[in-house]
Amino acid sequence: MLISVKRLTEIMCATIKDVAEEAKVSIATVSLVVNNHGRISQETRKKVLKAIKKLNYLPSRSARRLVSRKTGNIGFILTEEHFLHTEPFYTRIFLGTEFEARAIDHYVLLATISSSYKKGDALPRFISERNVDGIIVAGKVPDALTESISRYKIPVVFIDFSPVIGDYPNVITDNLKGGLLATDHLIQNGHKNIAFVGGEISHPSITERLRGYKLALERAHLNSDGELVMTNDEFLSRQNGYNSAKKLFELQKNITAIFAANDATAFGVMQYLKDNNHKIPDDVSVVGFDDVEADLLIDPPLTTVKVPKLEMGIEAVQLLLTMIKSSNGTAKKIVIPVELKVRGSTKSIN
Amino acid sequence: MLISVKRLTEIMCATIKDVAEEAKVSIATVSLVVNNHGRISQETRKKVLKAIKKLNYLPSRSARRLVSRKTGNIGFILTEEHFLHTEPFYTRIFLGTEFEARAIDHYVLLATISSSYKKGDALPRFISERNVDGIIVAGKVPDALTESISRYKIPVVFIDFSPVIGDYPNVITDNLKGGLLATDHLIQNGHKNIAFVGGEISHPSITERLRGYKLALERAHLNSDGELVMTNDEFLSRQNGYNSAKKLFELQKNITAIFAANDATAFGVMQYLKDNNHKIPDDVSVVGFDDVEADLLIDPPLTTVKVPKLEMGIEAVQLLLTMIKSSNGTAKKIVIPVELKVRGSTKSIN
DNA sequence: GAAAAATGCTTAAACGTTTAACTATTTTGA
DNA sequence: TCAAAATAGTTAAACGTTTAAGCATTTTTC
Repeated sequence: MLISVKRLTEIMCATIKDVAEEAKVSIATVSLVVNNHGRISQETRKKVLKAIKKLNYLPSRSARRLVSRKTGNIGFILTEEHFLHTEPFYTRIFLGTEFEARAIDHYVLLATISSSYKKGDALPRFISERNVDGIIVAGKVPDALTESISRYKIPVVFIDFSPVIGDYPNVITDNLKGGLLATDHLIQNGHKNIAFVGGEISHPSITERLRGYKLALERAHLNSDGELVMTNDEFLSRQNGYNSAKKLFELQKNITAIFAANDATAFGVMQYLKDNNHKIPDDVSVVGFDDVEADLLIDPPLTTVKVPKLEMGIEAVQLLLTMIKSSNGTAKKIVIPVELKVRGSTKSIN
Repeated sequence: MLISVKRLTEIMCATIKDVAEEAKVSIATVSLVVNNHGRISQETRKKVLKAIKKLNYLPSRSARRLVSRKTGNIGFILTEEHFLHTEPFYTRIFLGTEFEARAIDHYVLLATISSSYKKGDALPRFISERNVDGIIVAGKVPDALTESISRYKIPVVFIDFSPVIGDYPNVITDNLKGGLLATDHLIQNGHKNIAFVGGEISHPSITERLRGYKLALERAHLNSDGELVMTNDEFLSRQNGYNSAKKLFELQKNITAIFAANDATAFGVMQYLKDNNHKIPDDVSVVGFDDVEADLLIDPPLTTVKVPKLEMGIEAVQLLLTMIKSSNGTAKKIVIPVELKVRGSTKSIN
């Protein structure tokens, strides 16, 4: 009589069948133990767990997916520009999603798309191949992308962005509050001529930050008619901040404080100020937004509105998971609170 | 008589069975057509392809993987520090792997590990769960990680790093050549007191760059005994470059050119020079290494050694794939050529 | 003390592919 | 002319799980 014995080398993985044999139970029992389903006696459970440990068993993802019709993957979409962005903003958000995905035993598939995505362009493969259970879109993306994605009936959560058309679940920062905090801080420090500098003005987040700025000025009965507002719709970059500051100072000389729409812009503004012999914060105070921690050699350290980036990623994954589970279409929105980090770039002039 | 008809909604995916029914062939035939195997007549092939198109069929990855015992995934490991790094160096390499992986119909799973990984720490999940067919490790990682990974018999390719112990396949830049190019450029421009500034000196790539620097000096019969070499083993950062430049200039006043071990370091050096009223390139020329294209507002633009980052990622994936296919253990090494990009930060003093 | 309910485990089908082995037909070769 | 070879397709097992349904036991209920 010939018995075929499967030799388990270190390279091969033990299967549920091996565990069942080892524990002398059926494979169904093993499955029930592994998934904490069904009614299994303490005794049997122990036997099975022991066998699992002995054989170093791990369930096969492929097999699980095949039967559960879930992939266990989450797609993360980012424009290439944002991914390669100098300041680690979206990369930190990604790290947050990675972190939370691990906790719920999922994988995050990262895909970048062109910032100039237009109708008909190829979507990330994981969508057409249905290799994800849900999608996270971080940062501003073209409407065409949103439209293309929504044709596939896959749950989507947006982070730090909300498409203008349609109603989607998203996780955003409290931009209005941030704008208020930043501007109030400057007002409380005696500043009266406070400028706003920013790009991507069509981005809802930036609009909100500007709204916070204006609201704070109004409340303080300061001039808020916008003559100190220097905006455009270009990418929020250092270069952009530099150029905007230049324009601003060529028009207005008596500015004592600047609220920049984000840190990158603020760094550009600071560079302009340094190059033109305005001392920070003695001559001009600068406030940013985002709080991108990095080796940027910024002097003085920037007062800014801290955005909890990791947390945003975590929240997005949690939100997405409930959507995947319930296939609930209600567009829940999560607003993450912000806080002001006062550092060396602002100063009281009272 | 009751016929159960599977209704294909837009949400459900057509399976190979649906295609087979539509084309009135067996599912094996469909599989053979899809995979270009076997002997199938033109006629049948056409029928099948038509049905595939009509039903918008895409093979299920889960099912494929289950039977092929391959995951179709590639793991990409990076230290958290490198991932969040200001200059988009490793992120660009990642993009290269993503690009090539797409071409060979694979997915890249990104995982970050702590820079202080030590024996016993958890490896990225995709390893223990065997959710990848091969692994790419980018940048310098602790030896403990290399050791832990190699216990799993999974193909590994290193990018921009080569573990000291063991013999692994890798893709590296021609660092020696780069060091030579950079230093020769300065020598040809009449510089005699050329300093080398860099961190991570235990990193083989940096050692090679330094070797290139020394070799070039020797060839030109210039002093190469190392008194103008300022190195440490800390992370290559702006801050590091700034501090090193400071130390250097406190000791030596007549330096006219600096070769920095990478661009980040060079930016730090430039910042120090600016802060201390050394004009670039009039007083001091600066050369970097890497060529990280980004919105960094660097003035003047940095002369540097260009490293083809995307290409490195591409090469690594190709190398990894041949290893996966052949399970060939020979540690192939690929050296990517570099070129000097002359920009505004260097000047002839002849 | 018998019917009903609870407990503990097993059987077997299903998920969607790939592929070795097989069958049936047509073509080739001497 | 007929065996051998080539061609074109099919059958069925296998991959490793999950889970509904089923089947013995044992316990509860009245």
